[in-house]
Amino acid sequence: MEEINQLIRERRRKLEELRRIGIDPYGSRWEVNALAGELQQRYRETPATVLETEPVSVSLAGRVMTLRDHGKATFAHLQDRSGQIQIYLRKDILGEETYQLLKLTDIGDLLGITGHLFRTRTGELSVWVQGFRILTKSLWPLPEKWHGLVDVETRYRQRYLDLVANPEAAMIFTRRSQIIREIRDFFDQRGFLEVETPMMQGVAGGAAARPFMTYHNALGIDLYLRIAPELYLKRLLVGGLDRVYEINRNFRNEGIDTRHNPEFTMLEFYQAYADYRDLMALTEEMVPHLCRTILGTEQLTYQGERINLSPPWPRLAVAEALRKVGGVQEEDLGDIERVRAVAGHRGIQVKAEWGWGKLLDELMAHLVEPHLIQPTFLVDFPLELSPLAKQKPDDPRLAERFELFVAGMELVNAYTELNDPQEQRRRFQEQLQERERGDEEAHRMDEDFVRALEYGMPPAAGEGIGIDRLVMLFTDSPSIRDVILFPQLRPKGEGIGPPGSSDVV
RNA sequence: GACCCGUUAGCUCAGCUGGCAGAGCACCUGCCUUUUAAGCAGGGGGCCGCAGGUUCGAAUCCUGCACGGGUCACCA
Repeated sequence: MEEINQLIRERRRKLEELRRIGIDPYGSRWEVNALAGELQQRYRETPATVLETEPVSVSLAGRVMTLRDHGKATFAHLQDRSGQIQIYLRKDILGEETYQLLKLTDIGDLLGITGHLFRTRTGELSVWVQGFRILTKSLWPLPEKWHGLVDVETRYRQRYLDLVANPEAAMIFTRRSQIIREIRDFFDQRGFLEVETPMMQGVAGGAAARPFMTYHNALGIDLYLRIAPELYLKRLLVGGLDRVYEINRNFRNEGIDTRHNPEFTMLEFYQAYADYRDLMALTEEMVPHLCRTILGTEQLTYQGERINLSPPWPRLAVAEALRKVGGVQEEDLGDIERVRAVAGHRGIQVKAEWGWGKLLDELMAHLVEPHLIQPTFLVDFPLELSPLAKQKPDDPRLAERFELFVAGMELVNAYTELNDPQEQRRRFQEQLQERERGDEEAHRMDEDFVRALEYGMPPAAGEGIGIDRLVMLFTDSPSIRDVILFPQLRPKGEGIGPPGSSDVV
């Protein structure tokens, strides 16, 4: 890249100057014994006089975020993973030669410093620098200090800049990590075993979705990136691992919007000898627990809506929800033609080949789900939409299944697992017919899975939780792209931006 | 896929009904030993997303394309 602007040229000049005087502009280790944010915390109340009489020596490293040259003294702010602290550098302390290095220092450079804490005249906790070294020279100017990085596209494509310039962005990903750690803890304490099952599968099963395809050279076979881990986790139930969970990526070859990224993180867990009611209770316990741990309360605000996660949460049967929330007459729900007519009246487009269950689902999506702001369990879904779920004993058209909605978002999908191999085979065959009728998302037959069921899978219930959406909720993020470090974008420019994270060929 | 909005300096943004490309931050030079959106004086920096068209003249109007955002559709 030869066509560089003056800002880059200037920084390269400084870099060469550093080399010329024998300083490696890409240095090595620095002994760090303090963090900016932790110092701010610990010495928040400590008065200046105490810092004088009992000096605190520190050595830290971080990125220069501001630089104020006052001639024979200079102020700067150093940012590390914990936050920022001001540093104060004086010519009479550092000596002529070292102080001159500041001329070769820019905002964005990484510095290692040693010194002791003091308070400035205005009371800001700062480091009185006794020595410093340029650890890494930065060749590009950082985004502006006041507004930060605003451009959404740049924030996604160059997330590192977002993380450096926008503390809120760093906070979101810190919180994401906390949430996942807390979930692991929750399940570990309840005797669940964390497992990892294949992400490359010969049959992409466990959900209704179109997969990404890939190819294994040595085996000479097509493989699919998984759309769900479900069928493998249930094989583990057969194997006697009665409580398992997995937190990892699923891949679905679908459109991208504020709630969908082609790869997304899912928690799935399975508990033997439980049914979907047990999982509602567990979910009702876990989500408020997470909220308390992360936010310190069971209330949160999402995009201006106050949401109260305190249990218990209402449980609405699908038919009941369509009646109460959707305003649909009960007598219109039982018959496929009348359901179709209702959709027509409400301006909802439907396809001729859709069955009763799919039509109900579509009505739910339009008339009910967007209105479920406070946590609500929708229960008893049409069986035809749930080919892996157990039938409801008292209503053969329904499955023992629930979904949790919060802020109009589907957060959770769970059901009592079907463990009758013959019935499972019959359901798969139905799905195959759907496929033949053109439904590319219908489930595929998985003989190996049916065989596993034939050995005997304990009665069980399983659940999937969309981690990205959960993080959206807990960080008040309007788009799933705000909680995924490198969301999928169209490639742009000549090699600028992150490499495609899902390598679809 | 349809519609709406956006794309101007490294960043954040102005730029009216077409008339020499602007500001703040950042950068460079000088001054400044407790500043903090430091200050003062001076200076440099542009493929106005890309390609066409209209016009004496286009950042500005028109068309197409690219990328991003949003709504809808598709999609659990």
